[in-house]
Amino acid sequence: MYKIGEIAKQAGVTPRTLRYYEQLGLITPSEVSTTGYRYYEEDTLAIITRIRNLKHVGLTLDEIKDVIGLYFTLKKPLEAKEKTLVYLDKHLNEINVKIKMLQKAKSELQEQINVTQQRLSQLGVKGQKNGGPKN
Amino acid sequence: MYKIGEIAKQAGVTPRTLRYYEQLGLITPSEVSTTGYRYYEEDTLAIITRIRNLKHVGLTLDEIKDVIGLYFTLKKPLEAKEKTLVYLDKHLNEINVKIKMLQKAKSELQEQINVTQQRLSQLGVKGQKNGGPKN
DNA sequence: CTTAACCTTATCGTTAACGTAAAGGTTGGT
DNA sequence: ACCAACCTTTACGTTAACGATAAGGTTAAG
Repeated sequence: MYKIGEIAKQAGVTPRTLRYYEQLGLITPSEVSTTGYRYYEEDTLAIITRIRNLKHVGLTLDEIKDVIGLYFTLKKPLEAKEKTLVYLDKHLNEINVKIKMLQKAKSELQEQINVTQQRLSQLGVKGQKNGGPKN
Repeated sequence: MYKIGEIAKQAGVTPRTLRYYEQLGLITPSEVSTTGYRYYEEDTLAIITRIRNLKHVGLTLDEIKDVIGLYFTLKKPLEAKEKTLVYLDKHLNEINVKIKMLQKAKSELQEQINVTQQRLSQLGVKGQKNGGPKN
């Protein structure tokens, strides 16, 4: 059992962030003492890490709230699972779309790099030390 | 030449958004009348669309500002191009990281779907109409 | 039992990316 | 010349995701 500051540090966030996530229903302390102290078990780390990852790729905390439980809740009531399935499929599609957009952006960037490198090496051959693109 | 409302509509944003983008240096009207009216050419649409795409995959307008010109400015001064190249490479890496995170999230979601579907079909064989997962 | 280092709730502040009026000028068709 | 439908700048409001105090209680080591 970790206190909020300890697990926050390990997760690379602040206690404030964890309380905020709790307020949004993203996480719950494994135990709360009679004095109000929050205590967490180590597996909460995995959840926080996943939240950070999903955030980093552009999901809002609200969207994350909808799916975060799905990763870590294999012991849910069965009827809930079917709903879950539908949502998983939907979310999977959204992720696929984002991946495709990123890949498109990526290849276009790569194209720009290539074009620019060619122009630079053509016009700067005299002062060129290295023999062109190494990507 | 389109007025701001026309091009905004075509791009699926509001005039306010375009003025805000202009303020951040993301776009510039092709022409501004003496009375202050902004006029845009059609190719501005491509820029706005790209901004929206990049936003949708999680880039901030500030990050977008750094790269948006790179897509559409092949007539820049040469010395600027070298800086550009460095930034392009950096940004390309970031995009790669995000793609990998999304793909990881995706495969984990897919795993959850599979597990859940198996459990459902095992426990619900009696009432099952369709023959299992079709992904 | 003292004390530093933690924790609590409560509240106000901040940045990003616009939305939403307010008050007025412009355009373009009749 | 008129008016609806646009445009302008200015400025305050809003949501998201926390940060930063403030004022006070708790823990655990010595």
